[in-house]
Amino acid sequence: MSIPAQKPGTESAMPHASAAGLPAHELIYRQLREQILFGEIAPGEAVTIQGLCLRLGAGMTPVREAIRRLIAEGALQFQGNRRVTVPQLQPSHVGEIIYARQWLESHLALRATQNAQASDLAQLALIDQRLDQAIARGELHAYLRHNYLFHATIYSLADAPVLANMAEGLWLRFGPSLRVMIGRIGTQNQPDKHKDLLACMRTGDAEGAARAMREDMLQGMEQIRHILESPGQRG
Amino acid sequence: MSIPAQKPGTESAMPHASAAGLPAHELIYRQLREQILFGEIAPGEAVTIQGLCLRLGAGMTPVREAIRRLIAEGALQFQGNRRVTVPQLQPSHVGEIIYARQWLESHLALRATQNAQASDLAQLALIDQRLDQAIARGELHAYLRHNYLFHATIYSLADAPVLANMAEGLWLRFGPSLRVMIGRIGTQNQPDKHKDLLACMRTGDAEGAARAMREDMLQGMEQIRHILESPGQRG
DNA sequence: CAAGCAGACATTTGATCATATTCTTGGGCC
DNA sequence: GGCCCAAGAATATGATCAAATGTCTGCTTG
Repeated sequence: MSIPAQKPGTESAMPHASAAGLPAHELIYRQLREQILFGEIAPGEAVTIQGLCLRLGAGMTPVREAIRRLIAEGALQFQGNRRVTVPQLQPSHVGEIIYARQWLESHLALRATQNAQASDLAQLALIDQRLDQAIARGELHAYLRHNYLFHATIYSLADAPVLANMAEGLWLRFGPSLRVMIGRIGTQNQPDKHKDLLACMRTGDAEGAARAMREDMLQGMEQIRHILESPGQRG
Repeated sequence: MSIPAQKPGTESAMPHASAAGLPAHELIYRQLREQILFGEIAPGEAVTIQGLCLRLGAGMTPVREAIRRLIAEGALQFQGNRRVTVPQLQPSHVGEIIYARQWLESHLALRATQNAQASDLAQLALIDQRLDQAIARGELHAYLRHNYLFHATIYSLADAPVLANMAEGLWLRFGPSLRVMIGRIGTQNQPDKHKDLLACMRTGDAEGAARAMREDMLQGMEQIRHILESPGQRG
């Protein structure tokens, strides 16, 4: 009865195929969300309805719905006069996001530790391994994707849908700028606390996991803050 | 402020003219949001697109957009198939909301205290006074509205748009159940900490304001939790 | 005579609606 | 009891209207 696993393979460009059995507005929403989250649409760039209709080969209604949804989530910004853009992360917002993620991420990591099974830990370790590969090879897109996937997996383990939803919403706000940042200073200079986090999760040290997650988050966000406050940004 | 009085009388004469210069989807969104927030649409109740089109005298497209937006904010729930309902607050979600509001509300109150001018404090006192009137008279709707307004005013004073947005999103989740609760135990039994909070804000005691806000929130939310866990009827 | 500004025009884009199509569901029939 | 069919509701399309932006021209001024 629920949605069956959709595995069409090529999720990027699909003219007008409801290939997955999912409604068009849902597919468009996911495509747009990914493109924003991983910085394929640069911060500051305008998003036009008709442009998306052409690019995705879809009708206006599903595109409009996807855009409204993303505006509600903060991934897009309603620019007053009917204009919609990918928002530029304000330096002042970074402080708010750091404050919120401090509580959210650490708590989610704590709960995830309490719930995690061995298979979940293996899954996380696998993602982290691929993340390390992406870092070593300097693959920007793979880095962003696996880094997000690592956190998102922990959210889902935490069994806290409301908090997880809030955390995912925050990713949509700083994700685009993350790409700008990593693109500037490189994947190599991205130390993370994932190994510490996984070690704590394996031993069931929930408090330690929360602490590691908090430090991991802080490292990344402080870099974003620093980049944003330095002169000259461009998406 | 005003009651969402839907006045379908003259809009058919003016095909594309929005009553207030705002787009129709925005107006519909606000109306629906209010009705959900203050429990005029009961939790568990189904929301149909065509029903809303008839009730609001609007076309399908703006109604669809408003619904998508509210789903994204958690105010409505996509029921797997094409059904949309007002979600019933799960007891397990209450814990998450309490956790989130604990740090959101207290921090917002702290920042609001730092930013508040004398006129802002007068405004808050006025709202609180009207709230007391509503309590004394047992006016349910006015109570809910002014209680929300009190908190929302503090959010806007905090000058923290991201955190304020998160806090408003949480209201959409527990607001409907708040109505059920107050409707059951009455407005009289609703002690709040607004007086303490205002006193702290007047003296610039930001930490005290944060504490008072936290206690105010906890009182209300624990009542909700208690009601939801008791053998409840009717969402 | 050149440069700058103002106003109107044209183009692009958003907002809305009416309608066709698809899917879910509930009831009737075998 | 299971299957088929019809009704109703959601999804999606394209057309149409309205608004805003950008441009171009012509006038004024230094």
